[in-house]
Amino acid sequence: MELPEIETILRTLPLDLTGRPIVRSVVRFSERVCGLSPSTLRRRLLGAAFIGFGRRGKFMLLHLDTHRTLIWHLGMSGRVSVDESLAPVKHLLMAVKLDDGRFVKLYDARRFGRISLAETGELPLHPFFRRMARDYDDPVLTVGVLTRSAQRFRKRSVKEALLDQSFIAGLGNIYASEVLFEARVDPRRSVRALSRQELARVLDCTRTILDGAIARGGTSIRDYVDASGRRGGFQHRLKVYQREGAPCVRCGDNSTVVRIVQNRRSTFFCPRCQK
DNA sequence: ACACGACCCTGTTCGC
DNA sequence: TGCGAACAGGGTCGTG
Repeated sequence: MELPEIETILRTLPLDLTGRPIVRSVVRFSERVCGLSPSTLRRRLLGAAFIGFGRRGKFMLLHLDTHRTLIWHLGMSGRVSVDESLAPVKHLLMAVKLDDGRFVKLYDARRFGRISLAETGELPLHPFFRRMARDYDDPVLTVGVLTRSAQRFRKRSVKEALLDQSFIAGLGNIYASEVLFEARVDPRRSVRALSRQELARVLDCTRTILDGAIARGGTSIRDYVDASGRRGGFQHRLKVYQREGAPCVRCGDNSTVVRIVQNRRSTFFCPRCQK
């Protein structure tokens, strides 16, 4: 799940989850809980009520009226749903039961997700966020900031840098390829060798692509659905991701999309128009 | 401080 | 059809 999918899940949560005390919670894989024990987590949730929901990078923030925040990371395969029942229990990672009987549930087939709880006022200090860059849409994140940040990478490619959450928070493997295609930058180039103008294009395109993906409800390549069970629509707008061998939408029949592997992850790009 | 590899998991698809 | 390999929206840890 990348930032647009998390944002869409937040926007599709029922509005009336707030203000209802938590009467019970379930954690099924204790090794997924970070920084406190599952029993401490469950004890601190008991009696608290959600007051609102937010996001930092790809992390969901579920704010409580106890000045604490429940943090969910969905990993690759996380899914959130709200139901009257705990079932099905397969792949269930965590559930919170409200006093009206509803369960707010986090499913995670691959168990790459993470859970934590923090004092709301101390969220920036939490290990999840301490080294995280600004979010993609934070006005404080300027070309100057990005240019300076790029210099610390000795030999990282721009594609690898875009996946690093200490560079820009929110991009993942799908949108990194899409951003570089839009910015016409070759994903193999060293990030520190990019000109200020090129980094400006990368930043602009990051904002355009992620905003566009949010507007479409995220990307459902495989099985991603939002909190109401609906698929996203941005998969129809992807220009290079998983389009290996297809003609480049800019170059036409003059060039085809290529797939390479960087840091063990697929990258898709057009070698003709991305310089 | 950063580069690099290993590792954490399950499910689906692909090639023989 | 069976079966192993490859791959999948992510991140952390240890080593050098």
